[in-house]
Formats: sequence, structure tokens, C-alpha cells
Amino acid sequence: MNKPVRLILADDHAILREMLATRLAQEADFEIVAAVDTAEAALQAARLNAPDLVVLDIDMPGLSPFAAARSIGAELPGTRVVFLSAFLRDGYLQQALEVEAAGYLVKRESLDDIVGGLRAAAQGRTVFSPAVRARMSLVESGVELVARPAGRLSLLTPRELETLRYLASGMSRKEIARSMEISPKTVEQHCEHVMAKLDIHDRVELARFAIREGVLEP
Amino acid sequence: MNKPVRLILADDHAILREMLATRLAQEADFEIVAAVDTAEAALQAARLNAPDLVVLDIDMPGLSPFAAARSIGAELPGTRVVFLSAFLRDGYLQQALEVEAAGYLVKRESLDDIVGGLRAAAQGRTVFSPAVRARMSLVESGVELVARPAGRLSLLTPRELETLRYLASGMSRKEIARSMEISPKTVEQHCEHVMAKLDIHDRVELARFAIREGVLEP
DNA sequence: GCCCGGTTGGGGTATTCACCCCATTCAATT
DNA sequence: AATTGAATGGGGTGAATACCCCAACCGGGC
Repeated sequence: MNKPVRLILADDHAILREMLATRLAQEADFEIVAAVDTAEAALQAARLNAPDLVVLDIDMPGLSPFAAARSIGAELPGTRVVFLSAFLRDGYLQQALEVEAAGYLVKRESLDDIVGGLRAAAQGRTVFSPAVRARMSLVESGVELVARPAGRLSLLTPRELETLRYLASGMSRKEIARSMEISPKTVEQHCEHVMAKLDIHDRVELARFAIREGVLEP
Repeated sequence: MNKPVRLILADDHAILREMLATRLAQEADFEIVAAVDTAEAALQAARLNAPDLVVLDIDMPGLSPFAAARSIGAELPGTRVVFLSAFLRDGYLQQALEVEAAGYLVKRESLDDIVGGLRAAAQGRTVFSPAVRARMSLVESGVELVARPAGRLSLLTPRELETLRYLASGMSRKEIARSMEISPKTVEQHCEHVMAKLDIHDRVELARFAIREGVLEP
């Protein structure tokens, strides 16, 4: 009989956290050493317990789960991190790859698949949900997915960022041109650069990106 | 011994849905008649089974859970609806009150509290998470929430609201048509009605409106 | 019965958008 | 001096959008 996988579970949704902890505790090869509701608490618990696996929900307030994962990776060589999120976002995926996560699972996945994924991750494999893998192959076949530490916003030049704000606020190119005192054609040029750099192909996605990044109020 | 509470569970996160179904099935007084991943499927299942309780996650793609709740309320007098969401938003709360929901629980609540809340809702009580109640008293001590004049969202028909969610998520009319299984022309028609009713004239403003109103994630 | 709103479709048009091509200027680096 | 990147412009194309017209069906209410 192998030693059980000692794991820490971090999710701010108590209902999910408690149920998943209960479920994993029923598995003979899992041992929950902590179940917490912030990335910071997960980091502290990891330092104390040096677990085999840390499961981090991405959508938690407070300390960035990616920052916590980076610290864990630096301080605890024997501890692997698997991300769990309700959403599949390029920004999440990029950061997960950047911190060399052991996996990225989405919550629409079935329970058995997730438990199986965690088991595989504990055994040293790198696990991604099918939807995540699909997104990865799409991206690498098109534009390269190069890790950018400061977020994709830093790819933009000042003028492009300014254009993004106007674009995401819903203005037409003509209106933006008047506001920026340049030609509509130049606005269009900036617009194309922004979209290419962010791998976004329509204005609605652009607006949602801007809102998520905090450069624009909803 | 009372008859068990027959309930339908709708959440697009399979992991949450399956675990909660398992947990409720262990309770002697609950009986799961369906566990689905869209509001539409929940509505159909409710029509077939006339359950005592329908638990609807709010953050699901497709048919608005509030529209589904309205239909259930109109067609099935004996069926009560409890909303479950990761987020507490005024827009959600307002719509939940509008459709006379039996409750609004947030996922940061502990499992026992949520199970207890569902039990209380099945017994006829109206249940709100503590955070939701706090928000309600805050709001009603200031401005009226329910009688808010800015309920422009209520101007939309169910089908228009559903279209709005797709529109604001960035999909083209063709894609929406496929998702809704209607002609692109009808999507366009709904789109025009939505824009006219909301006095909005482009998709970016539509997306920001949807995000502000809580019908869509950023 | 009759009307009306909701839903479903189609036609047409002008505008805008996304995406390619291209050139020029200018400052900063190499 | 040469090059690179940013910013400024223009042309053109195909698709999507916003907005107008119209009709049919159906269900509920007056």
C-alpha cells in the first residue's frame, strides 16, 4: 500500500471546499491536511505541512493564487500545485504555465475526472481538462503563448492602451479619432495592433478584457 | 416520517453539482429527481416532475435562471425556487426578489448551512444567506431596491433576455442562432428589440450594461 | 370573436468592423 | 550610419452590424 497523497485544498466557496474535502477523505489514497479559503492561508499551511499536492481555486480574493504557487514552487520542491477554476481564460492558463503548475482543471469537469486528475497530478503527471488542452493546442497552432509576467496589458504601447480605453467604452472609430485628435485610420491601426497583441477579435471581448483588467469601469 | 423533498439541481459546474447531489441524496428527507447543467434543462425537468424545490445556480450560460424561475412560478404553483450563486450582486438580488424566489444562497456559505437552507425553503420559509440579508437591510434603509425605477432589464421578454446574454458574451448572430436553434434573422430581431428597449446602440454598451446588471460575468 | 404581444422569419441598405496591403516621419538604439 | 519600433496616415475587401420595412403564427386577454 502506497503512502496517501497529503493535500491542501483552497477554495473560497465553502460548499465546494467542504464537499470536495469530504469526498477526497473517502478515497483511501488521499489525506486532507488543510482546507482553507484563501491563497495566503494555503501558502502558510503548505509551509507548515509540506504536502504532496496543493489544490488552488483561481477565483479567490486576496493574495493571487499564482503568486502563492510561485512561492510554493520556490520553497517546497516536493509540493505540486494544481489549479482549479470555474473559468477557462487565456490569462489564467498563461500564468498557470508560467508558475509550472501540475495542472489546470475547470469546474465544469465531472467529479470523477477531477479526483482522477488530482491523483494523476500527485503521481507526477501534468493534468489539464480537455477544454484547457483544446485551448492550448489552438493557441500554439496560431499565436504563440509566451509567458508575460506583468500581464498582457504590458504588451501595449501607451497610445494603444489609450485607444483600448476608448474602444472598450463603446465609441466608434470616428469618435475616438476626434477625441484623440488623429485620423480614423490611425485609430483603426491601433485597434488592430491591440487586438493582435491580446488575441482578441471583436470589441465585446475587448470590453470585457478591459473591465477584467481594471482599465475601465463596467 | 414526512415525505422527502423532491428537488432538481441545476449548476453548470459538474463537480459542484455531482457532489451536492450526492450529499443531498444521503439526507433522508431529500430526493434528487434531476441534476442538470442549464436553466433550460432545469425548466424542462421541472415540467416533467413537478418537484418541491428547484435549486438554480445563477451563473450559467444560456437561458436566464431568472426567466426559468418565472416560468416555474407561473406553471408550477407547488414548486419553489432557490437561487445559488458564487456572487452577491444587487442585480441578482433584485431579480431574485422580482421572481419571488424562495431564497438566495451564496457559495461561500458552509455546506451545512446550505443544506439547512434548502430544507427550510422546502418547508415554505424564505431563506437568504447572512451576507444577502445584510445587503438587503443596507439597501432598504437607503433606497428602495425592489421598486427601483431603473429595472430596465424587466422590460425584456424571456427570449430577449436570453439573446442579450449571448450578445453581450461576444458571439456573432450566426453563433447565437446555432445556440438558440433559431434563424440568424430572428436573433437580429431580438437584438433590435433589446437595443431599442434599453436605448443602446452598439454591442459594447450592451455588454457593459449586462455586466453592470449582473446578467453576465466580466 | 377580436386584438395584441411574443416569437419566428425574410428583404434591403448604409454603416461599421476586422483584417490585409502599403508609406512616411521621428526618436531611440545599435 | 543603419535599424528598429512607435505613431501617423491611406486603400481595399469581405463580413458583421444597426436599422428600417414586411409577414405569419400563436396564445392570452378584452
